[in-house]
Amino acid sequence: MAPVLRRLGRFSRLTADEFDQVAAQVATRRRWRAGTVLLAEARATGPHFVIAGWACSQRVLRDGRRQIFDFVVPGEGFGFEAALPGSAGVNVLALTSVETVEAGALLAAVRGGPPGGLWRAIRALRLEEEARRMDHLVRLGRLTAYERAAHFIVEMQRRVTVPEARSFPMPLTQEAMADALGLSVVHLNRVLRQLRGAHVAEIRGGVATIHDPKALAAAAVLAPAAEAPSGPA
Amino acid sequence: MAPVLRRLGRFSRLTADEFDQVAAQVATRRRWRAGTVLLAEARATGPHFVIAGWACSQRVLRDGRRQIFDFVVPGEGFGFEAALPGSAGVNVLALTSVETVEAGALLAAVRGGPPGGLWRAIRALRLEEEARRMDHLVRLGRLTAYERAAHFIVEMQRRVTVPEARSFPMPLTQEAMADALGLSVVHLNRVLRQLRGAHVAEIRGGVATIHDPKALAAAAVLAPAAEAPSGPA
DNA sequence: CGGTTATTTGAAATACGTCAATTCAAGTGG
DNA sequence: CCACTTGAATTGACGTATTTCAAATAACCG
Repeated sequence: MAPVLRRLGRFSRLTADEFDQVAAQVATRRRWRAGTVLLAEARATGPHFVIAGWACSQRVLRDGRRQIFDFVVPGEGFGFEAALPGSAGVNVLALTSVETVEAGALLAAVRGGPPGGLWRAIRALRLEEEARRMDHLVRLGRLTAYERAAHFIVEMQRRVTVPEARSFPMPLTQEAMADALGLSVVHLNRVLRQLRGAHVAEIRGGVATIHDPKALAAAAVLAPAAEAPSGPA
Repeated sequence: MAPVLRRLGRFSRLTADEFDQVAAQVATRRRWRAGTVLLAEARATGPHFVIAGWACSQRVLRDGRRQIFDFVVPGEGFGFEAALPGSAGVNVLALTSVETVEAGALLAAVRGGPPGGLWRAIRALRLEEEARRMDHLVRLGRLTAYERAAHFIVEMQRRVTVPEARSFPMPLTQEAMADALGLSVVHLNRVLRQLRGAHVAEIRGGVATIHDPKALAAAAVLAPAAEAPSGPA
């Protein structure tokens, strides 16, 4: 449960009770193999946290084209907004082998009780997801391929590492990244080579490494979606 | 208030009380001229319904590039999710002269009371917006310019007309459409000419006309975001 | 080790963007 | 009613980013 507690702890300090409450969910741990559809219209799995492995939410068109909406990294969850995945052809797919725990009990507890630290943390997690989606729209609509790749790496650094580390796991195939960034695999590959050649950043063997943070940030154009502001509800 | 009542009425039948409650908001009517920023970090206008004119939510980059996230047509609203516009550089801009009424009182009433017809309608409006955003991501990431334009026209038909009409108002400049669809104005113009030349659809003098619904739907690839499914909360 | 899947590279096609100019539409003031 | 202006739509020519096709490694896995 460590990844979940770390991720939630970014937004809000949890009380000891809340901490235990989250940790207790480890009893619902489940393992899925890569390629499994975790959530779809037919398969109405409830809300889950991912504690190991990577997943994505996506839509596949009839002709095979695919758009990845977002990735789910350890500590993050899916299926929180009752309406979205499942409907509108959106589904959640395990990209690596994945371990999850159920989040339904926590969500219910948080909804019933008074707004506490856990409430704020879960809310912030969802707001961050929303903000990320806005970034994603700008990325797809207005950034060049090079800028998209740079921005993507910066975004992932913020999500996966805390505090920010130069090197972090990135177990995605180039095909998955390309389908997220709206590019062809071939072109993404070339763009990654450019980033590598310029000693800005590289992705190799499931690990991303940032060599030149300043240059990378400059290429990313946008500041990546930060933690959502903690304004009133 | 007619546009708002029509739009809400698509999702759920309102009681006479609810109907009056919505209609009463006409007292808060306000007029804005084209180009006004209705919502931003600095200007914290509350939630509003638009009863006349068109607006958009957007983000402008330092170098002038712009991405439009969504349009707001009469009957729809903005500023509902307390967190988003305002933060993350998102703002809401009046594209034509616009008339609004306040939605804060309605939202508060709906939140306090039991889930009624109005509650469902407002919720559905927001879910539809979410679903539309997913479509938008696919459009930007995976559709060609021709497909994007076709899909956009179909989407607007569903939003603006009820029941579906062949002809409907579309007071957007090609620049605004291009900034929504992630295209240059020049290229959008050419694509619209293609659609016109093929007798599929055309946009002229602030009015969109669909000549060949079947061909247009085929070109759109995606079925446009329908009313969100009315599943449980 | 053999078989499969992912990455990488080259060459050619194409979709889309930029630049620059022209036309068109809609005022506005004389 | 007619210049004159202004902003939007349209078009041509050209450059470039990105895709597609095809093939060759390279990494992974049982």
